[in-house]
Amino acid sequence: MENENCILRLSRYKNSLLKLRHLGLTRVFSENLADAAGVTAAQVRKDFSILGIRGNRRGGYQVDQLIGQIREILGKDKVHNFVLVGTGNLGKALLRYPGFEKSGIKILASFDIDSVKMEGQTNIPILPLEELDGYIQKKQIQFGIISVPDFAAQQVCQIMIRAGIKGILNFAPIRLQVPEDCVIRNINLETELENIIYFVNAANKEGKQP
Amino acid sequence: MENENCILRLSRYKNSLLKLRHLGLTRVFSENLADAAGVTAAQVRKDFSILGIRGNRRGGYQVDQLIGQIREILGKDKVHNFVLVGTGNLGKALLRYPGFEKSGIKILASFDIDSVKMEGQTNIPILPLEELDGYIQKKQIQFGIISVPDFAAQQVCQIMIRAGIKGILNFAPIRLQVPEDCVIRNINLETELENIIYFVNAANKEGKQP
DNA sequence: TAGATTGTTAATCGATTAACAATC
DNA sequence: TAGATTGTTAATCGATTAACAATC
Repeated sequence: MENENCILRLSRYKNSLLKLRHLGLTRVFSENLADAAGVTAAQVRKDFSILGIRGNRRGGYQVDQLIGQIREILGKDKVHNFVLVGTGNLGKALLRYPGFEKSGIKILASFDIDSVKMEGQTNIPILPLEELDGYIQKKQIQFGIISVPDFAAQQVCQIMIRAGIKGILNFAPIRLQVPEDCVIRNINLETELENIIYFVNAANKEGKQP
Repeated sequence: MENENCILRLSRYKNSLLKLRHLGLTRVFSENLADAAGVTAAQVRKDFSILGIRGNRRGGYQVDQLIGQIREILGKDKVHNFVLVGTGNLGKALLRYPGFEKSGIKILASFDIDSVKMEGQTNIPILPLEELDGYIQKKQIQFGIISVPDFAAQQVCQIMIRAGIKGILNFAPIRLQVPEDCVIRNINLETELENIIYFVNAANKEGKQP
């Protein structure tokens, strides 16, 4: 019943609610929250309905309580352990990204073929790729981030899957083959930029010949 | 008529076609391409129909020609100039990302409040934020990347818009306010990870109580 | 020509929006 | 109670898929 968009919106509701709480609000109506999150009020109520979140028929929703419920649904009441493979430019940036730790996302270790690429820059160890499989199994890790070059991504993915990873965030610009019990999300920077470029160019052309 | 998903798929078709060409194919049918890109054959034909790409009713599509047409639609026959604002971990990684240059995406300059953050590491200059507005206007740049912390993002966005930027890739975890003639795409790492975590946890629960 | 594949129209599916009865 | 807002059902909208006539 819950679709992907619904859960993506849930993250947005959470962020908007944190902002509204910071502004001093203790209650919101679906209308307020919708405005803050940039969706319709019907969408908010529908999403909450799907997820079993309910408010008060005249009082709307208590901000604190609502944040708590959403956090629980998103699993933010627990810390989730990750491995990261590929400590190039992007991988390094992710290792140093301060937003993860406070958000319950903990990268326990990173891996690279060239494990001496960067030492001591963070307190997250960089281990040789051969240890990836054993590490995941030993620590029972379920989540992985792939930031290796495209030609290496599928192989890394296979190691992860075999070792028990169930969710992968993939930055390599290829479509990874995964069994259906593995959740995957792709971030393809080039595709994102191509999309922006297309629509800006399209608008340019439209403007010129109305 | 062309919707966002259609254009995102177009990038995928392009990538798949490059792979197929590398494998030695000179022609494809909608069926082949669909398989390679992970969509249905009807989807491929529909997308091509929308975009005015046409093949041969028995011979399918010529790979080279098709790649050429898609590249042109995506504007990949030209170089597009960008500015990047925010040279923290992520910004630095993007500046060093080798994939952009070969893909017609050229970051001309980067900006930061602290412009001495990193010198000489790439050949892309890092300039003080005060020069952003003038630089964009002087060079007539249409595209920007925002990789500053959330509290600074809206302000940077406003400078970009005022100076003439029409397309923005935003990594800051907030919803930027932009006029409707400005194209924006957001990449929110935390949201992506939350999504993965949610669906893996959901699958875990399902498995335990069938 | 006969057969295969496109290009397009119609059918289906799913997600969003609107409407309104339930109820605080 | 009267009024306002939720929660849910029905209507709408748009995107994907299926089907098939056109045609190479």
